[in-house]
Amino acid sequence: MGNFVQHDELSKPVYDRLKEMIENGTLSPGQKLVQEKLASALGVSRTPLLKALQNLEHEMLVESIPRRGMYVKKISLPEMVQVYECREAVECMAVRLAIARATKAEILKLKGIFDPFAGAEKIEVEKYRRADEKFHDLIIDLSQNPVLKKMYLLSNLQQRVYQLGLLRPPEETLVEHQQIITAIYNRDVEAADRAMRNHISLSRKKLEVG
Amino acid sequence: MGNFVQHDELSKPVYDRLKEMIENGTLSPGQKLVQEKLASALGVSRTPLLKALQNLEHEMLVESIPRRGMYVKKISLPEMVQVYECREAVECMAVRLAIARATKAEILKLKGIFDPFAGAEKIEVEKYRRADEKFHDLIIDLSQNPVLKKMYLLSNLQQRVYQLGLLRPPEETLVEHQQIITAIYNRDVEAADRAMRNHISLSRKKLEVG
DNA sequence: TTTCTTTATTTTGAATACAAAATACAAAAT
DNA sequence: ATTTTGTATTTTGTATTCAAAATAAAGAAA
Repeated sequence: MGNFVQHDELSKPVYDRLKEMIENGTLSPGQKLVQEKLASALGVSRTPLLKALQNLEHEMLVESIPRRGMYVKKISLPEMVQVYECREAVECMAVRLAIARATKAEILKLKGIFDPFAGAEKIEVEKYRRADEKFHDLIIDLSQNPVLKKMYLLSNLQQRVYQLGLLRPPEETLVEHQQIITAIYNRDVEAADRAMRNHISLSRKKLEVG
Repeated sequence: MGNFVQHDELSKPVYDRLKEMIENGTLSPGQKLVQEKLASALGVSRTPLLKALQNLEHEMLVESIPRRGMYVKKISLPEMVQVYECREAVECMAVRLAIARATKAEILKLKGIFDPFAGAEKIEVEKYRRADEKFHDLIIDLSQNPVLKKMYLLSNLQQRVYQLGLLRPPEETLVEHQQIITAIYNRDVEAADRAMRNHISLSRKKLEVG
């Protein structure tokens, strides 16, 4: 009971597939998405494809120009800066809530994410990038706020920056991550907010200057 | 050139119409939205209706259960609290950005919104409610961040609370509004953040206790 | 050649059609 | 009376069809 499969909808796998194709560059930014062609390529009709595309449009991964067509979103630098400003809003609130709601065990799990890099003299960039992603995702989860998580999805665009590698070297961000974790561990809301804001805004500023 | 109408799409007016019907209670929370019936009632086919409904689903005004149907979202108290937590995230960031980007004239316009209530001994609640809405909307606009504005839309749900009248009396919130405006006027980011956070969290706490 | 019209083709947005699943209903069994 | 089972109806999700708009192509005028 209460245990039923959610997704007997064709648009679901189509959505997943498209999202992956956008994220790995199979569909490149600015590219027009001709519905009939895409649909037959994916082996479905335009109806479920359109639903998937509309979902992606809401996540700002796809852009629609009425009567003209749908395109893979091409993100400009100013837009990416805007996304970082939103991340700051969402993730600073997330740490606040996480402090109020996370158990000690959960906080230790958060800390554990960066343990492999603690004393390491050489950090594998790709491995660190995944840890970074996991860290930010977990904080959102610990906030236990589904609406906030939905907003966080909008900054999914952000993953596209990761494609170009990390914005800043692990040596630089690792200490910032640890500052955030320490503040959460001490249940110090203001310190955590400051640390998170500092962390994200430094990345944003890096973006802004080039 | 560059001057073309965006929305020759039937789903646009249908969306507007549905949103209004939800907000004014013509469609009531929990009510099932039978597509064929709604479509014929609005004089369109299911195709544009479905697109409109999907947009509303993304704004959390409508809920979809696959293979079962779509329903007007019924908001629980915990969810409304979550929405207020999101408002705190979004609007605190918005004031920060507004301080960096708004002109003096724009800030005075913000201040002007509450002028009619400044020395008044009796405040018309409905008039004040509209001013309040305008105030928060303008701050978002002054932040000049379209992505943040999109997130703000998610807290549109919030308007539903207004239907039940104001959460707190104007006498109480008017001073808080003025504190926010003063901080913006002084370009004091931290004070503005504190004032906005205080303002929204007090409303949230009011919600939480009943 | 280059630019402007006119015509053909493609592509979108909307309506309709249809199969599969969910719901409602009625009869039979407990 | 209450539950169960089978059947009819409704409703959804997907596919298909069609008209209108946008794009591309081709020919005429500069």
